[in-house]
Amino acid sequence: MKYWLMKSEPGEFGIDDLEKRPGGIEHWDGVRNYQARNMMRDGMKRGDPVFFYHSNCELPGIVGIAQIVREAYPDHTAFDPDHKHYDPACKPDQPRWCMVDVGFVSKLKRTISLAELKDRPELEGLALIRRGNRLSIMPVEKSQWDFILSLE
DNA sequence: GCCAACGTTGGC
DNA sequence: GCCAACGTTGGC
Repeated sequence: MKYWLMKSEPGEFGIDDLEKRPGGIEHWDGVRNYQARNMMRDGMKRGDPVFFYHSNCELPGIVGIAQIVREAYPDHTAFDPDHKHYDPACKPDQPRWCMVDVGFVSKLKRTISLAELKDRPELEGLALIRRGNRLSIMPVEKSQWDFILSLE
């Protein structure tokens, strides 16, 4: 089992939005970065736990837990010219982008802020706080996962 | 709103 | 294959 962190802007789609979806499940479309795609496609397995991270907001940080409920399949929004995530170079017979379905698990009692994560020597290797990291999907070590949860 | 840090694109 | 220009991410 692998552990993950996925970023989302709460103004677009936050942890509360996920919780309100039917069954607490939503597809995670719009990933347009190859590194992130590869992790989604090759790494994510059903049942993998995910930290839900709020970015680009008042208090960036980890706000909840989700899990992978469906493994990678083609991201259809790439084919839709009217969609925000449309990729004109992408044809349905050769899907370039994929998505997974994530399911709501729980909200943390409080936001574990980015500042707090940066402050912890135990999390030195965490991809999230490596300089210049802009990946929307990244792996989390089990030891890091456990430590972060212990901060709650 | 600013800006650093990337990733992508396209001319050559 | 190089690299400048451009677009995006995301903290602050």
